[in-house]
This record gives sequence, structure tokens and C-alpha cells, in this order.
Amino acid sequence: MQSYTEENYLKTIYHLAERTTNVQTNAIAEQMQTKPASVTDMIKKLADKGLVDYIKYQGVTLTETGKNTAIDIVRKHRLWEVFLVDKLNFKWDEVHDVAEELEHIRSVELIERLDEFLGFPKADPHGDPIPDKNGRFAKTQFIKLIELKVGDSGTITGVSQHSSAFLKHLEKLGLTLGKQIQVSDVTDFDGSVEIRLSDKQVNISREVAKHILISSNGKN
Amino acid sequence: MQSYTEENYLKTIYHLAERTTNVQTNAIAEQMQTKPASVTDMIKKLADKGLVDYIKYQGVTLTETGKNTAIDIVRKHRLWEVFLVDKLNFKWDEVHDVAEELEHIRSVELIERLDEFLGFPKADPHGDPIPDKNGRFAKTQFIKLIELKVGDSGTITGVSQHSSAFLKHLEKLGLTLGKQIQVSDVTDFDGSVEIRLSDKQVNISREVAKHILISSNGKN
DNA sequence: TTAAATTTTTAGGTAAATCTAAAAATTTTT
DNA sequence: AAAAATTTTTAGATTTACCTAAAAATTTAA
Ligand SMILES: [Mn+2]
Ligand SMILES: [Mn+2]
Ligand SMILES: [Mn+2]
Ligand SMILES: [Mn+2]
Repeated sequence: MQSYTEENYLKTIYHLAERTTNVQTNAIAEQMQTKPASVTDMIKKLADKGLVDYIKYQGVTLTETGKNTAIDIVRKHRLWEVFLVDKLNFKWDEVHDVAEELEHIRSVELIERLDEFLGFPKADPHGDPIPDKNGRFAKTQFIKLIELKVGDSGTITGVSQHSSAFLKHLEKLGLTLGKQIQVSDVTDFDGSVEIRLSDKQVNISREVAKHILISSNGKN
Repeated sequence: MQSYTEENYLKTIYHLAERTTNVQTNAIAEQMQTKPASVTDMIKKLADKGLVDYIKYQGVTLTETGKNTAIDIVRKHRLWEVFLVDKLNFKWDEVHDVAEELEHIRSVELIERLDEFLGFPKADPHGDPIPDKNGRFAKTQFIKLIELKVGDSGTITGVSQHSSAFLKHLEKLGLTLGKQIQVSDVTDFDGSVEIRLSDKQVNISREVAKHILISSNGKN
């Protein structure tokens, strides 16, 4: 049984490992809003518990057990987010912090029943896949909107930035999950992207386009 | 902002104060499954924070702030219990431990929306009243079943014992909330009570009868 | 291939919530 | 009103999760 803190470290390491091969102390510290020295302390503890493999100065990797634990927390986080949005009418930009607390509630029964109550959802409100109770989930194949060429089209299926400001911005532009889009132009001046939606046309900065994930309908 | 531990202490003191006027260190220790020395430490801290009034060797009482905080936790505990039973199909004997964790989730918005989602319930699965968002709730007037005389009837509206064993026992006997009962006999030998239900007759020990709460339909 | 910059670890400490053992205060019993 | 029993507090430690400052290792740049 892990403390909330240990669980948060495992989750952070898991997410960092999705992007980089070897996860560095400083990266963990930044993510956890703590100091590198504290991270080193915790890594040693997690290593003692067999949750991470650790060689001094070489970063960490999750062990099988550690990875399973992390995935379980991710599962809980995402299921609670679905609950908050689908059942309690929260907006997609309001759920993260509460889910951050709820994910630590320890009851296998609770999560299985919640999953069922929600209809075994496959993705959370941000398009992220929800692992099933055995920790399995499809590795979704997204393309960043920024990578599309003029004329390409697809469906918004996720975001790679969960800040409230970003999500609110997308909402205002009508760029929400499930929306069908087509890139109609890329501005020479600043690289901003012109998007055609079913009913309107919007312009988004490169920065925004980087964090919108598209499931492509192939080239057009 | 209080820690989970502080919240649990406040809630325990609140519940003990419902029964006794001055709440003793040892009583808190027993309830919290900890040592009296630890309780003294925590009481001092709560007193420093203005959540309890404390005079050495004289026990504690909650301040207005302390009491409001405690009631808020009780509200959350009971709302989550309703959620677990009504929405996730938990039995009334399965919800306590999970609610014990959920009650500490800190989000005013979450609880208000949960309350609404549940239809603003007035009582939890054990018949205990749920404070509204201003901390107000009707002080329910119960009679213990043990206090009824032969011939008296009423409705089961609560229990004063939340252990799984006790609740399972009641369930097996068909003595659940809302059931109409009449005392048909009190056994001379062991004081056990004979109860008439709509469809059957059951016998319960004095110990069980002490913990069933009845809203009386008056004498009969 | 040194020197400089960066990353990571170690050393030593703090605060919260516990504990045990022993002392002090209060209450109950003779 | 003593003595005995009970309750409560104090003293001194421990564990967890942090911290700062400084040392050590690694990586990058000159
Ligand atoms: Mn968290
Ligand atoms: Mn999410
Ligand atoms: Mn609790
Ligand atoms: Mn209850």
C-alpha cells in the first residue's frame, strides 16, 4: 500500500516515461513542484519497495509492479473525470484538480462499480484512453493538428495540454472533442492555422495547434 | 485548511459531543484508534487553530468554527453514502469505509453538484440526517426500539450502530429502513423482543433492539 | 581534453502525526 | 480525608515528506 505522495510520484514517472526513455530527477521535480533533493529521497524509497529501477545519476524506470500501480491511478483519475463531466455537469476544464484527489480513493469495488455506472467509457473528457480493470487500453494513434497539411481533414479526438486556460480557449472556439475539422490555410506570417469547421472558420496559433490531437481521415 | 487527520478528529469530537457534554481524551483516543497522548497533542493544535476550546484535564468542546467544519464533513460523508447506495448499488453495510475517505475530498462545487445529482436527500442509508449546505438539518426525534412497550408500533427510521455485522444481521431479518413494525412480545427470560412485520414475525436480542431507531406512530 | 555548465546526490534539518514510559492531576473508593 | 484507581499530560523518540546548501558526477562547450 502506497501513500498519496508515492502514488503521485508513480503517476508522474509514468507520464514522463511516455515521452522520454529515461526519466530524469529534475523533470520529476518540476512536474511534482518540488525540489530535486526531495525526488532523490523518494526515488530511493520507491526503489526499496520494488516500484522503480534506479541507478544513481541514470534516472528511473518503473518496474512491472510500479507500472501497474501507475496505470491503476491513471484509470481512476480518468474514470472520475468522466463521472464529473457526464454525471455532475462539470466542464472539461474544471475536472482535473478534483480528479487529482479522487484518484487516490482506495477501493477496488468502488472503481469497478463506477466504471459500470458510467457505461465502461473508453476515453476521458480530454480524449485520453481509460485503461480497463486489467490495465489494458488501446494505444491511440493521434496526429498533432500542427502536422496536418492544407486540405487535410480529421476529427478532434484529444488534447495534449490540460490547463484550464487552454481548454476554455478551445471551447470558446468550438474546437471540442468529436468535431470534424479541415485545415484550410496556414498563414505565412506567423504560421497560424486556419481551420474549417462544419459551420464556421477559425484561426488558431501554432502553439494551440500543437496541442490538438486529430484522428485523421487520411489525406484529402 | 485542515489535514485529513484534523478533520477526522473534529468529526469524532462532534459525534462524541452528541452523547456526552464534555468530551474526554480517552474517549477520543478509543474512537480514533490511537493513544491518549496523541490526542492531547492534537487537541492542543486544534485549540491553537481556534477549532476547539480546551482546558487541561477538562475535556474539549468544539468552537463555532470547529462545529461548522465537523458538520460539513458529516454532510459529505452522508452524501457520498447515498451516492454509493443509490447510484452504485452498494449495500448499506458496505459504504462506511469508502465514505470515510471520500468525505475528505475538498471541493465545494463537487458536493453541491453531488447533492443536486442525488436529489437533495434528507437522510443517508442509515437514516442519519444530511445537513444542507448551510449546515442545517432537522434534529430527528427517534425512540430506541428497546423503549417501546408491547403493542407499540412505528417505523424503522435509523440505526445507532453502523458495524457491518449489525447491519447485515438486520438485513437478514428484514429490519430495514422504512419498515413498519409492532412489538408483539417481550420475552421474560432474556428480555429479547418479538417484532411483528407486515409479512412475518422475528425475535431480536435486547442488544439489537437498543440500536434500532423508531419514529413512533404513537401508542396503540 | 580541459573547463564550464548542468544535473544529481548527500548531509543535515524541520514539521506533522504518531508512539512508549513516566509524571501529574482528577476522581472514586475505602 | 487518605489511598487507590483512573484519566490526562509531559518528555523524549520515530517516521514521512519535505527543505537548503554544498559536494559529486555527468554532460556540453570551448
Ligand atoms: Mn493526485
Ligand atoms: Mn483527463
Ligand atoms: Mn475520514
Ligand atoms: Mn451513515
